[in-house]
Amino acid sequence: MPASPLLPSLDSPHRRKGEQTAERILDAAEALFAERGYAGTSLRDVAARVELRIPSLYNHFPSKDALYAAVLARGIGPVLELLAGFAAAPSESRDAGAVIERVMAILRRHRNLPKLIQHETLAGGPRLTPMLREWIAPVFGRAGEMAETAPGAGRWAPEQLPLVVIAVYNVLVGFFTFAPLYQALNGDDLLTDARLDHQTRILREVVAALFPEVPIER
Amino acid sequence: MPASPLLPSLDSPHRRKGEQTAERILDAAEALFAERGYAGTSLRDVAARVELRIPSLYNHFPSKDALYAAVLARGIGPVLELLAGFAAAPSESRDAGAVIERVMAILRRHRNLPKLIQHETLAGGPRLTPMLREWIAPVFGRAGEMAETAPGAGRWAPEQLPLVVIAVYNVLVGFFTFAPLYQALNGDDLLTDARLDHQTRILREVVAALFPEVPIER
Amino acid sequence: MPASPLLPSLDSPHRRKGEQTAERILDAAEALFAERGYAGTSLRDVAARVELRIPSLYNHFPSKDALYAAVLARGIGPVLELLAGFAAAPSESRDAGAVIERVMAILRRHRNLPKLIQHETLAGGPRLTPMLREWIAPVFGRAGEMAETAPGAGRWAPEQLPLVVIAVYNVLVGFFTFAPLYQALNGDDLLTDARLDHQTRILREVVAALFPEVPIER
Amino acid sequence: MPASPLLPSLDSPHRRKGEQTAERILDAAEALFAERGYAGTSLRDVAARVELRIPSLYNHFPSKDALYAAVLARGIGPVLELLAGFAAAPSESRDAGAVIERVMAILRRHRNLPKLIQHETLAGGPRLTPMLREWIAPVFGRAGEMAETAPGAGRWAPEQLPLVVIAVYNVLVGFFTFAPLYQALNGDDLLTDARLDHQTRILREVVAALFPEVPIER
DNA sequence: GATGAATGAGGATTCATTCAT
DNA sequence: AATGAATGAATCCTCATTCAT
Repeated sequence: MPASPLLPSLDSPHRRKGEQTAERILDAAEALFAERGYAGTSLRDVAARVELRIPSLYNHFPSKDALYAAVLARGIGPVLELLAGFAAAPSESRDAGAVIERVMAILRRHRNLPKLIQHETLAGGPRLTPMLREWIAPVFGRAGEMAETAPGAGRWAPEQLPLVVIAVYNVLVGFFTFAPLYQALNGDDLLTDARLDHQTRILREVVAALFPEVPIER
Repeated sequence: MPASPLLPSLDSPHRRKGEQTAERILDAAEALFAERGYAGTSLRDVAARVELRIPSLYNHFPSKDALYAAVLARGIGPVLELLAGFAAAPSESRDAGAVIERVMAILRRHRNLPKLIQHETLAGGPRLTPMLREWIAPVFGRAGEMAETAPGAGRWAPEQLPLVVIAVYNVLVGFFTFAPLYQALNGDDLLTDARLDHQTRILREVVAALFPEVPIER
Repeated sequence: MPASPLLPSLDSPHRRKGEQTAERILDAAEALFAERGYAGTSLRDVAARVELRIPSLYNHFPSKDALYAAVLARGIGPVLELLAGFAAAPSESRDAGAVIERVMAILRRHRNLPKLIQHETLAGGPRLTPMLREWIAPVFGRAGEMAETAPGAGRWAPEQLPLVVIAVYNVLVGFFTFAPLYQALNGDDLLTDARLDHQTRILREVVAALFPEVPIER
Repeated sequence: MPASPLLPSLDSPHRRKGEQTAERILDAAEALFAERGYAGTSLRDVAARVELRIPSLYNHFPSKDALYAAVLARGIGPVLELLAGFAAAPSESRDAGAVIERVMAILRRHRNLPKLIQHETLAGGPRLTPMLREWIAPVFGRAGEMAETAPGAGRWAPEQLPLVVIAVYNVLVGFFTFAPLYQALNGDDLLTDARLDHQTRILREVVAALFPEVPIER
C-alpha cells in the first residue's frame, strides 16, 4: 500500500524539502554564530541569509537557543565521535598522527566549528555547561588518562599533563580562530588548502616535540 | 599664583574623582566584555556593576563603542610595549624566557585581557582592524622577523614560521581562555597562582621544544 | 488557477488589513507631524493615536524618517499633480479661479498639509531638499514661467515675479497655518466651511488684484 | 564713593560680562529655535554655539522654556511696540507705507524672528497662548479695528477684514520663512538687501491693491 | 559665573516570540 | 511550511535638570 498523502513517508519530497530547509538554516546559523557569537547574531540575520522570514525559522526550531544547540550538536558530534573512538582504542594502536589528520579533515569541512567552540569556551557559561557534562567532559577526561598512560607521558608531571593537552588543543583550534585576524593583518588566508597542510604538519611536530615518545605515523 | 577657577588645575577634586570613576567603569566593562563579548554586554550591566545609572556612563565615554575601544587600549597597551621593547632589543640579548615571564606577569594582573583579545580575534572584524594596523601589525611583523633571525629558526621553513609563532601565541592565550570551561568541567581553577606557575613552565618548555636553539634562561 | 500559498494574492486579507493599518498610521502621523513638527512628534504619540504599540509601527514603516517621508509624499502628491496639470495646460485655457478652487478643495480635505509643508519650509533642511529636486522644483519653475507668459504679468518686473508668486502662495498656505493661532486668540475656527469659502473668495480677489489681466472665471 | 567690589554697580564689568553672556545665549538660541523649532533644539546645541557647557546656561536662564520665552520676548517686543504705536496714532496720520518700511527694517536686522513666530503659530499651542493674551492679541485686535475704520475698508465685508489682514501678514512673514526653501531650490538668497527691497516694494503694492484707498506714501 | 558628574524620563530602534492566516 | 502583524522587553543613546565644586 502506497503511503497516504496525509501521512507522507519518511522521505517524501515534502519531508525532504523540510529537512533541506532546516539544514540550510543550520548552515546559515552556524556561519553567523561562529563569526558573531550567540548574542551578536540575530534571527533576522539568519533568516535573511536563508532568504526566509523570521517566523519561518520557528517552523524548524522552537527557539533561538534550540537553534544554537542544534548548530553546536551538529558540528561537534563528529569530532567527539572521532575522539571517543580514539580514546576507546587500545593504547598500543593509538596513532596520534592519524587523529590529527582526521580532526583536521573534519575541521576543513566545518571551518566554523573551532570559532563556534571558542565562543562557547569564552562564555564558559550556562549555555555550555549542560552540553559539557554529556559530551566534552568524558572525552577530555579520557584525554588526560590517555596522556597519562601514553608512552611519552613520562616527560610531564601528572598535574601538568592536562595543561599540555590543553596547549595542543589550543594550537589546533588557534589556527582556525586566528585566521580572520591574520587575514586582516597580512591579507593572507590561513585557511587555504596549502596552508592547512602546513598547519597539519606543524601540529604533528608540536605533538612530537611535546610527547617525544608517542608513536606518530609519518 | 593660584589656579584660575576657569581652568581647573590638573588635579582638581573634580578631575580626580572623574578619572577614578572612569577607571572603575573600565574595570567593570573589561570584565564583562571579556566574559560575554561586545554584543553580549549591555551598558545596563556595566552601569550596575559600577553602581551608576546608565546615562552617567556617557559622562565618561561617548558611546559603547568608545568604551570598548578604551578597554582594549588600556589592556593591550602594556603588552604591546613589552613586545615592542623585546623586538627592538639586539638579537643576542633577547631572552625568550624573560619575555614569557613578563607577559605572564602582565596577564596575571589583567586576566581578562586574553579573553578580550580572543573575542576580537573571533570577530576578526571592523572594530579590530583600525587598531591592528597601528598596534598589533608591527609587533607581529617583528615577531616573524625575530623568529627568522633567531638562532633556532633553522628548524622551520620560512613560510611555516608565522604559523609556529601563532601556535605559541595560542598556547599562551589558550591557558586563559580555556580556564572557565575547564573549571566548569573539573571544578579546578586554572588561574590560581600555582597553576599559572605551571603554565609558565609549560610555555617555556613548549618554546624550548619548538625553538631548540633559542637561548632561554632557567 | 488558485493563487499559490507562497505568493499571497494581491488582496489577501493579510495585505488588505496591513494596508489599512498603514493608512491609519499615516493619518495619525500626518496630524501629529503637522501640529508638532518632526522633532516634536514621538512615535509613542503616533502609536497611541493608532492604538498600537510602538514596535508595530515598524511593521509598516522602517523608521520615523521613512514614515515622515511617506506622510509628505501622500499629502503633497495630489497637489503637485494638480499644479502640474495646470502648468501643462495651454496658456489660454488656464483659469486661475479654477486652480484656486481645486487647490482649496484638496486642502479642505487635507487640512494638515499646509502646516506640514510649512514645517518643512521652516526647516529648509536636509529632509526636504531631496524631495524638492524631484517634485517642488519643477512646479515652482513652471509657476514662474506661467506667470511670465500670463497676460497680467506685464504689471511686474521679471525679477519680481517669483516673489509675487510666493506672496500668493503664502496667502493661500497662511490661512491654514494661521488658523490655530487665530482660534487661540479669538475663539473662531478659521477652517469651518463657511470661513474657507470666504478665504477662497479673498484669494481670488488677491490674485485678481495682483494680476489684473489674468482671466478668472466668476 | 566707588562701588565696593562686593556690590558691583549696575554696569560693572562683572555685570556687563554676565549680560553679554546672556545676550550671546539669546542670539544662539534664537537662531536655533528659528531653524529647528523648540522641540528640535537641544540645550546641547545652544551651549555648543555659545562655547559654554550646558549647566552654564542655567546661570542665565532658569529653564529651556524660560530661555525660549526670553528669545521670543526680545524678538517680538520691538515689532509690537511699533505696531502699537501705529495703532494708537490718529487714523488720519497712519501711513501704511511707513509701517511696512519700518517693520521690514526690524526684520532685516532680526531675520530669525519671522521663522520663530511661524514655528509658534504652527504649534498654536500651550507655550504660545499665555504670551498671546498679553502681546499679540491686543495688537491684532487693533489691527482689525484699524482696518475697519481705515478708508479702504469699504472694499471688504466686515467678516472678511481679519482674513485680509492675515493675508497681508502672511505675505510679509512668508518672504522670510520661504527664503531657505527658495535658496535650496534656486540657489538664490531671498534675504539679500536687494531682494528685501523688492519685497518691500511688492508688499506695498499688495497693500495698495487690497486697500485701494489707504494712503501710502511713495 | 562656570563646569564635571549624576540622573529620571524619554527618544528611536531591535529582538525573540506568538498568532492568525 | 511560510509569513504579515503584533508586542513585551531590552537595546543604545539624548535630554533637561540638579548639585557640588
